[in-house]
Amino acid sequence: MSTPTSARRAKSAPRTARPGTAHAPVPVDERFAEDLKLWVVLSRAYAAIARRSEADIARHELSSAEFGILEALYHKGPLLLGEIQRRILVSSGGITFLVDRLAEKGLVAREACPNDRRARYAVLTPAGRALMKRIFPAHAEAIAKALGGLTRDERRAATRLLRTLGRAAAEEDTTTGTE
Amino acid sequence: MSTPTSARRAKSAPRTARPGTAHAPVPVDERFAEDLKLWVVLSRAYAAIARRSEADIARHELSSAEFGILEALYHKGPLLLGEIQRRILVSSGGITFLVDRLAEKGLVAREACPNDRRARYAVLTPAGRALMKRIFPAHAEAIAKALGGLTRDERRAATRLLRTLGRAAAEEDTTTGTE
DNA sequence: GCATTATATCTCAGTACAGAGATACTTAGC
DNA sequence: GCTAAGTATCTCTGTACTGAGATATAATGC
Repeated sequence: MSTPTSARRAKSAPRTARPGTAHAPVPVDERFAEDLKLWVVLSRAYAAIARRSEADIARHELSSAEFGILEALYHKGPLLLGEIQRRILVSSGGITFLVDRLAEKGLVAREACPNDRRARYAVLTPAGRALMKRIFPAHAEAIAKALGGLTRDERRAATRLLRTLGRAAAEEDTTTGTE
Repeated sequence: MSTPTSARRAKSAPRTARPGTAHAPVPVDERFAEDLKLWVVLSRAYAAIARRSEADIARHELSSAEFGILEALYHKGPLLLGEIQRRILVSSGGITFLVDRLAEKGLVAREACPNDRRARYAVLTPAGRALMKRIFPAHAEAIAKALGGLTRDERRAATRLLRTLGRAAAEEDTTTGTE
């Protein structure tokens, strides 16, 4: 998952002798410390919530990516494979693989697009729709509980900040030149 | 990566006829909408920054997990494999694999722990230390740039909120009973 | 000392993807 | 109609992991 380091202090004082002094640590440059800290706490918050979310989803024998597809179809209706791909951020090979597997499970079906014979819709089967109707509310509650460390106002503030942050970071990196 | 859905509206209006009305979308339950939105923007912000971070790291033929190990050793000095494992959140098999590969590249070495013959330290080799000295500042700047969508005050506010959020979510889920 | 339990690392099989290229179709220009 | 370029999906190979179990050592209680 690629979590940046240097958070969470060790629980137990090391009773183990460290290797010789040739390996002394280099302190983190003050100029970057605050920004790196934000990146660390962002990663750790994401990892902690994702872990909870995945644990909930795994109870139904689904991966997070599979659940993401089902949720998109449940809340948005039929979507082209490419639309789903952009929405849940998987590769082109990934979307084919995932829809194949959901189709094997009988939860999703492909339908031809009448206007473009290259394209395919993914649609929920009745079984897929029934599954989501059954499991989605509990999943939403699991997420709500995982976010329970913040008050309602704090959650709103966090949403605003993260939306701004994410939008800016998703922009194409045009600043490769000077500055 | 498991990004939750239902963000980012489609760029182009669909010129494609949707499949029949049997697949009508189900609106998101109002009770959960705000919390799910926070989870979506958190995931997207994380994904966007991680993407930038990985792009920077990949220039040096390193994965994010490898870089995480190097950074931990650079800033903290020698660490037991288990300490690194908890810090960067990989599995026990993963840490063995990653340290093996960094050792093959000549960046890291294992050293015996004098007090516990089960345990091993990972330490930076001179080459590993020189590499980090060379590439870490540019990496820190890449992260800082990726976070540039927020002002300094906003970044501080976000750090505080995410730290609180992450800590609460990382707690063991004790609320499986009532409530 | 000896058995029991805990801990640190390693081994190995399995999995979920990513990403490059192939295929099939559409669109635009001539 | 024909060609060229663009796009949607699929195929296939490769990779970075995860997680269960194995091995070696340590700590604890008797």
